[in-house]
Amino acid sequence: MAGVRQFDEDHVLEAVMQAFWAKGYAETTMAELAAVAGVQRGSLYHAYGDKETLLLKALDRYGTLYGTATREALADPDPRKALERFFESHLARMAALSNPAGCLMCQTAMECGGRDPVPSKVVRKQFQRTEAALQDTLDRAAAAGLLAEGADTRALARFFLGVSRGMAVMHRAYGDLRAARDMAKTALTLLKRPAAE
Amino acid sequence: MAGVRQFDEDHVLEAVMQAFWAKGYAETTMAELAAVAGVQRGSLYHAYGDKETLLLKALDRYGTLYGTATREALADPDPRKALERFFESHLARMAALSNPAGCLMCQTAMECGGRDPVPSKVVRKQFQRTEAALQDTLDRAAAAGLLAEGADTRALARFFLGVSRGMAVMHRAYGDLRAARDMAKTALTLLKRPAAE
DNA sequence: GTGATGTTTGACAATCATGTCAAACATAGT
DNA sequence: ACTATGTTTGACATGATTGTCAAACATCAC
Repeated sequence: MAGVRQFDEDHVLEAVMQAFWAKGYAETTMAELAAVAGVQRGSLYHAYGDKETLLLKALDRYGTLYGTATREALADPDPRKALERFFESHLARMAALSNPAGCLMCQTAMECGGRDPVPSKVVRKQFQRTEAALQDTLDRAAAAGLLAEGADTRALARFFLGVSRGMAVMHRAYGDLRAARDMAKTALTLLKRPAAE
Repeated sequence: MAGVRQFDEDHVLEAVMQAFWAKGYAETTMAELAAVAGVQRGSLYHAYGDKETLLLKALDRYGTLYGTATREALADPDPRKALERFFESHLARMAALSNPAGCLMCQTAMECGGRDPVPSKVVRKQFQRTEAALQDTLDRAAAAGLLAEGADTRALARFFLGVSRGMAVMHRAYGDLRAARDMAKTALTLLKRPAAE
């Protein structure tokens, strides 16, 4: 086949992801996306169809880049360390100066939650995957005696997920990581000290 | 003076607030605002100037309606009860079927955080006021022996605020309150049982 | 009633955004 | 080289949105 794509898709999708992340879906225009991606507007339409598809691509990329790292952190064999690394993975993403503040998933959840079911569903799926990974880790933590007797690991998984979501809001609202760090540190105090007993 | 306003400002601002809350700032048009408010578009422009001013009015109303209730809950003389009521005030707002899911402040923080400094500052101020009220309550909790020795009440205040923010994200993303309830319940386990000692 | 005052109304201008398209183009395979 | 194939490009059509304005209007004070 001839007639070959001139742009680097990875570069384009990175730029698109960053743009949506920085300004939100509605406020980002196709013209801006084309500009930051360094391609013509028509090329984006030709390659991806419409703006919403581009958001889905951006969400996909975001999930691959960051969601995967987060769930890998949770797979650490030491459950305490896994949860520490869970929060660290979020903090590292937010601390990167080249990234916009907050979290694209959270922003999309808020922006599209009451309106656009397609991206909302993608975000929900992503949240649920992380929730499941968290519950797995917490089950291991329970087995290791890090949790109170009879702890509800499902509820705790939702809690840890929700805390990470709150961290993103605080980062975006305050523009710094202090509150987010405090949240992570505090959430981890729910684990029993290993020296106990 | 003659030439008197024909519409009920309270009714209009309530409708505007709900509309921004449901769909976000960018996706809500002046035409929609006028429609739900039951007034002419021109009347909104005449009375408020522009769309952003209307958002500020909506944020103000939201803060008065809900932020105040939240901080009143925190003023409960019993610090444990105060924190329980803090979360209940959020849950009650989210449980109201006539309200959109989530939280207007959080959504505005996410949507305008990287872009529009004026509403962002309003949201930050509101967060900081609640954070201060939380710290007050937590200082009382520390005095009552509900916290671990030498607990950082500033960090804890940010934590509780952030958890409430995460609850809003989870509500908006999942469309139900289960995760939010789990988060509130779990956060409260940070307080020592009073029977201890 | 009458006049002064501020409000409502619908039309208007200007801008901007999305999505489409045909023509020009670049590349791979023969 | 030539051709088939898919891409890029800029122009275009369409519709939506913001904000403005002058004229019609309603109300209060006298």
